[in-house]
Amino acid sequence: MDMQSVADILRSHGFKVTPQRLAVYDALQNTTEHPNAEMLYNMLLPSYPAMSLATVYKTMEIFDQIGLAQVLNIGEDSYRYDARMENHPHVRCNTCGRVDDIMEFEDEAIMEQVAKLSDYKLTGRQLYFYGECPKCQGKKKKYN
Amino acid sequence: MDMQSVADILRSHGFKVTPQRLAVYDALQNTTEHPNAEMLYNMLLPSYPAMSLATVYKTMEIFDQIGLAQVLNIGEDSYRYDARMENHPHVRCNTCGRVDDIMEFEDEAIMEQVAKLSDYKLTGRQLYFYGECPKCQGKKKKYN
DNA sequence: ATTTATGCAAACGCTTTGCAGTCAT
DNA sequence: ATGACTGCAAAGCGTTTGCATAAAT
Repeated sequence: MDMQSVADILRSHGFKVTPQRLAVYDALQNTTEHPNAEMLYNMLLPSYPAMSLATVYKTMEIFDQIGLAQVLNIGEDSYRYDARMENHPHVRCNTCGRVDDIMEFEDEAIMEQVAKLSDYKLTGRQLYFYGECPKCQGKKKKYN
Repeated sequence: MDMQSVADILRSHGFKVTPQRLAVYDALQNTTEHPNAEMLYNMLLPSYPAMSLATVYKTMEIFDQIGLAQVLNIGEDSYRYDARMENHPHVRCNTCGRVDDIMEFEDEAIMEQVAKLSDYKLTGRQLYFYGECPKCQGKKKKYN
């Protein structure tokens, strides 16, 4: 079965289904900007004026735990979240700070190579790349 | 010229050469455990009883800035530091928490692939792998 | 003699926690 | 009815900052 709703997944893990949790998931899934807790909070405030930052954090911890979201550590001072669960690399623009997914990347060969070099039994990875995004490259030519 | 000492490098960037800075660099270079600030502080305390955590942080910021060390964000609650400046991946053991270098890894092909997929002009990367180290794999067989 | 660094303690910023009231089941 | 969740405020914790003293140039 693959067509489980967020509500089903929450329930099947013994968590209750609340409007806040559904809203957080909805917000996260409908953005590509890899928001941190505060960005999520601000996105939700208009429709949930009573929303609290603590609830966002608690919700994201659950989502991480039950596989509804992953946590990114891109070297900023706060965590970012991503609802795309296929493991994939991320690129961060050093100029504007945006973070993009790299979805088509094939990393089996890398995992094998690293497993061999390290003798670890690997279970996961986080690949972060840094540089300048297309938009900021353009700006540089015009204004710098 | 390639045989610059830490003292030379500090001076050439306008920083003063102090016993604390030399000691921090020495400690960092003579360990493979990728210490965080507190670990460094504790390593130095015996020989520098007056050492302060703030000095470790300030020193590491300078080292990062002038290329004497790099900062790692492995998904823990604190930063770790590495004096090996060639860019290389890291593996963290989920069981014992140790962090190892992967030195022989060739990542040019990956950088090219990611640059092509993302349209970013890449300047850096951080590759983190997670799993179980050889030692902990052994333990598991014996005790679990 | 100047200028920068150290070390302490206080401040910071993100995240977590405690708890009374509220909601999902 | 019960147990879990929310939201507020307070606490936590790694890191940074301010400042007086000390050390490097």
